[in-house]
Amino acid sequence: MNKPASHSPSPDEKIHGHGLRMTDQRRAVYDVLMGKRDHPTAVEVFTRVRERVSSISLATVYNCLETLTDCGLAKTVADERGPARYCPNLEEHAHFFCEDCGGVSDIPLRNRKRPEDVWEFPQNLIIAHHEVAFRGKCPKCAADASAKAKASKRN
Amino acid sequence: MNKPASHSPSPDEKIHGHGLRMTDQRRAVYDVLMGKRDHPTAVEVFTRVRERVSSISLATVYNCLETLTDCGLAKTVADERGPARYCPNLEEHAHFFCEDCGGVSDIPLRNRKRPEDVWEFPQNLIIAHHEVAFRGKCPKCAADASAKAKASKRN
DNA sequence: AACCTAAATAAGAATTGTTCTTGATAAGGT
DNA sequence: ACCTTATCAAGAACAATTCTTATTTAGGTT
Repeated sequence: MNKPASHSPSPDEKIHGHGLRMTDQRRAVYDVLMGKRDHPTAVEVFTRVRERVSSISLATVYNCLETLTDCGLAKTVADERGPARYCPNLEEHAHFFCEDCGGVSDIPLRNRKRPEDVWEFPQNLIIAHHEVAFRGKCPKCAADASAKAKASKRN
Repeated sequence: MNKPASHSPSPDEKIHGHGLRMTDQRRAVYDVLMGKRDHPTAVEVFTRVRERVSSISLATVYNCLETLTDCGLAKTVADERGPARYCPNLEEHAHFFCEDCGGVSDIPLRNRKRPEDVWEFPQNLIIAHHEVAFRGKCPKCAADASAKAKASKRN
């Protein structure tokens, strides 16, 4: 037994817990997700991982991402009909998609609030999880837009 | 001027308001959405519409659905990576996806509640809209599952 | 250390859902 | 009737993802 009595499981432990191995490819994909938490697509992960594991294939990146999400090390983020994005933030949170710059950011829950408080559910319905997405302008793009509006007013 | 002074605009008016025409195909697609509000996919709409407009093509169904959503007569509902679904409920609401039977249902907001109350947004962010999806077991499938669990316990 | 077995990978084909292209058809306005 | 533009059908094209297959790798076992 080489597992300390109690601590949050490491990535390797989570993978082993599912009867799988932590390979170079899986570790590299995980490191890429953790390294830049900008919700990359599979293709973006692919190009970043290739700098470390140059022989990796896109299909393997898809496989690794699926393994990581199955093992609870990442979540997939659906962006309407665009390519899926991936996120290593395991806390409960929503996502914000900027319609101008395309950026994606995490939105945390307020203290003690639960999404279930806002909607009216039928009796006896069982909620396993939820996905919440907001769209609009991120602070930077909102500022840019209002600066531009002001400038065009001046002319 | 043949428009009454004030009433909620009819589908035809909404379409005309965008400089477009209400054609047989568009009306049939709209009627299908209104007739059975089960959030059909484009292909499901296609098969239902064909009973009325037998010559319609799938591409035209896609076009009609896009036109209707552009004109504010329907909304598209993203179901993860599966085909998009369509919904004529224009009120603000979330969606519930049953993981057992695949059914989709509308979940209304509680009185006076706002989704924005639950999450902690950065300053100066502008929210244009949001999409909220819950997943789990619908009341029927939840009942089936617990009946089955009870039965297997008895053996 | 060689061996066995199952897991993991690379490469590319296949699939799915959706959009685009093209030429024909239809509808309003003059 | 004519002109202009919107709309349509049909199928090709496309993008994202999944599947297939043969090969490689890694642990565990003798």
